[in-house]
Amino acid sequence: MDYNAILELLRQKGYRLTQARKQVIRILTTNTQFLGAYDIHNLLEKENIHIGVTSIYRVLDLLKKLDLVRSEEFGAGGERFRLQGNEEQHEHSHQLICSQCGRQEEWVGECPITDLAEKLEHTSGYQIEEHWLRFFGLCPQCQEL
Amino acid sequence: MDYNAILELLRQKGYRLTQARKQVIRILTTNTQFLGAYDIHNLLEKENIHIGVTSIYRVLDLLKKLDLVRSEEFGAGGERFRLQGNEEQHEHSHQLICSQCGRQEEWVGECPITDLAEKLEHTSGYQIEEHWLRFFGLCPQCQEL
DNA sequence: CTCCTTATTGATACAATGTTTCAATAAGGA
DNA sequence: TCCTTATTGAAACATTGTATCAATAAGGAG
Ligand SMILES: [Mn+2]
Ligand SMILES: [Mn+2]
Ligand SMILES: [Zn+2]
Ligand SMILES: [Zn+2]
Repeated sequence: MDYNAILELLRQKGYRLTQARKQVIRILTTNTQFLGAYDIHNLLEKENIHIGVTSIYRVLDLLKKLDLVRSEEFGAGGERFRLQGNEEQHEHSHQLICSQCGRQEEWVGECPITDLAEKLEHTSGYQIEEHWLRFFGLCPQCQEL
Repeated sequence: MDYNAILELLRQKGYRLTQARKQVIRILTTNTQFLGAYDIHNLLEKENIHIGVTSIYRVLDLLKKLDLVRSEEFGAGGERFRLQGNEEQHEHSHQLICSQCGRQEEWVGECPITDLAEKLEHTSGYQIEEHWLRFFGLCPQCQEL
């Protein structure tokens, strides 16, 4: 879903097409990485566009409610947001994170736990929607030090 | 490893057995859940024991460096710490988190991805130390609403 | 195009977690 | 008991996030 489609959807739902909404959506459509609210704020400030942090949070909350963005929260630094459809390959994350230098790689590959998720649904009673799989360890560079 | 064993280990390594260290270690030995630095601070304040937050962080960093505590960081609220040996079954986390109400359950069971981790070590070059596996979905209660 | 209503904004104040600095303190060996 | 210095903790600050409320601007009505 691109910039104009999202604006149109908001308009249809009766939301006003304000500067705050348009600018935050623009940033999200042009960045495929996860961004924190303050990251978005900083990017806008660099363009000399001033949108209050409070409003940025409100736009992100709205987009989340409408299922247009998904958020992740791991490590320090708070919640980070990414537009639905901007994930590289998988909806869920398979990550490789260096415990020394913090380098992060999105590990792309066959999801190895689809079966497990299904099994767990039966034993736990949870209706499972997604999962995260994250590996932590020393990246090749950090092993040499 | 219990309270006295940890103190003895610190003493052997040349660390002074200070009030801050003894009190934080005491709290960690008597609580098997993950605790944040401020949680520990609050528990101590309730007992009218005043240890600066800075010192609590320093004790936790030290214990982490010595591999006596392990920390987790997910959801809001920052890093949380737990004594090694206080995990119910597994060293690493397998969690079930309700995307509606936030309920979290530590899912205990055979780790299904030990093989995968080993395979990934070869293909990625990372020296993998641990992993997280987290499932998100609706808990039984939230499904009824 | 202008006016009006009100949804939306953003400044401000506040909260929670975390780090840096540095003078004061206390641990523990002499 | 004294001395050295490892350790502490108050204070100032940084980052992420939320509550409040007066001011503003979006967009429909006329
Ligand atoms: Mn950030
Ligand atoms: Mn807490
Ligand atoms: Zn690394
Ligand atoms: Zn639930």
